[in-house]
Amino acid sequence: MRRTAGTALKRERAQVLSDGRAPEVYRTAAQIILEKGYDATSVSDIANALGITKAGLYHYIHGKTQLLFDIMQYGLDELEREVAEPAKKIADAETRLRFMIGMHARIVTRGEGAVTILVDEARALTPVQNRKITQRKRAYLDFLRVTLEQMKAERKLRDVNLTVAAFSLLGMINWLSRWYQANGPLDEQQIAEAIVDVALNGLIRPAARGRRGLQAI
Amino acid sequence: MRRTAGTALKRERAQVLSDGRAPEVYRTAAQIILEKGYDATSVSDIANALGITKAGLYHYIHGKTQLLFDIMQYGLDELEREVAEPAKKIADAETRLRFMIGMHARIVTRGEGAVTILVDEARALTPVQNRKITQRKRAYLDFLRVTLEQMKAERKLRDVNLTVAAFSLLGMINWLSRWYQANGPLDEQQIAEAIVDVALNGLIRPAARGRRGLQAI
DNA sequence: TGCTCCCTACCGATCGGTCGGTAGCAGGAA
DNA sequence: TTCCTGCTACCGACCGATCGGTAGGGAGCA
Repeated sequence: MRRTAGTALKRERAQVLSDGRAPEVYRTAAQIILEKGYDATSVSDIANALGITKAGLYHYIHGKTQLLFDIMQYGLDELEREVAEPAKKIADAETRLRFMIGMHARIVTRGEGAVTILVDEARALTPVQNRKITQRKRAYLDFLRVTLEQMKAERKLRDVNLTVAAFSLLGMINWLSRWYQANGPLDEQQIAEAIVDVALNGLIRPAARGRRGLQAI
Repeated sequence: MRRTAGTALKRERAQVLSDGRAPEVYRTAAQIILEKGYDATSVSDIANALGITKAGLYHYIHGKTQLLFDIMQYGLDELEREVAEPAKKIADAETRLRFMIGMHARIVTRGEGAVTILVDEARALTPVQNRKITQRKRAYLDFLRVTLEQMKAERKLRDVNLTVAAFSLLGMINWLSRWYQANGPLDEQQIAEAIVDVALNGLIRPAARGRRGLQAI
């Protein structure tokens, strides 16, 4: 099913946010896929939401999985642009970690769709696409880990397993997209701050703190 | 499409874990759906994995969404039986919280499939089914929240938002199913303990602790 | 004339689900 | 022992619906 290397080659990539209705197409698709899930979303669903037919939509996209892939790429672009890149300019590791958690959380709550989709649905991609996305996600995770390692070297961290710590952070943040509701009692800012606070300081009061193992009942 | 109230009525429910191949059917289905996702799993996929045909499988199930619903019910049964019920016998709130987090995490890592599925895929259910599942999930969340409130009353908690705290706990635990791999460097016990530790005590060393707001760069 | 944007009409494949039927076994009556 | 009945556990063949995707064309603008 390779494309026959015709006229449509020059605009293969980076078309996502250019002129015309293309941005609207991608944003609408992202929203619907986020709501209903990738498999449960038909190409016609997206076309209807845009007020055009399915064949008309195919003027803009190069297949359903390619559309999903492009949306994920856009989401990762956003994550790198708004979280990772600015974070790299922060020298102090703890400040950097606080910034990353808070900013990432805010992107999820702001939720124009793109970022949160790539959380699931990756298995719907082709193996090649899946590898690319997984690689970029891994890079982000590694960056988070490096920051934690730096803090550990500075003796600012408790004696925690860094793998569990990094994934727990991502879990808290990504889970946000499941329960956060705009117009709810908590706004973006409050939630971002609360998550940073819980992640870094935990739930228990320092005064009451004692090291206790996990005991079965 | 109601069943015509014939002979097959006495075994309508609670057939999930009775005699015959029924348990095998449900366990196999849960595993495959967990791997590939509900929509991407065809009834034939499940039948093939069982070594029977699709028509043969329909001897055991009453439809694809009913199968998903039954699996979710089983998962929630498991969660109540192994986490909520034992936890209710623990008087001390902090001990109870530690038990719940650790035990819940271990169920996810043990992962026979059922529990982890109900995390996603709920939108594939009928509205009535969805309402039932959501209600049971809510009950579990409420129980977690009550425990946190009790700890707050005992002044054992830091001044955290309880909603954010409860969902963050669930986020950390549920996210486990995405990254945990059996045969990996960490075993169930270690991960369960590490998550309890991170959740309750946070990442930062108490000595270095200072209350700092979230500052944009 | 050629390009962009979008249409109607259609394709093959796959889906969830149903149909009538059957092999094998259990048990009661003769 | 034989025969009949009834039930469980399945199968092959098929159905209507929907899916992703395509062919070919038309309207409008440059």
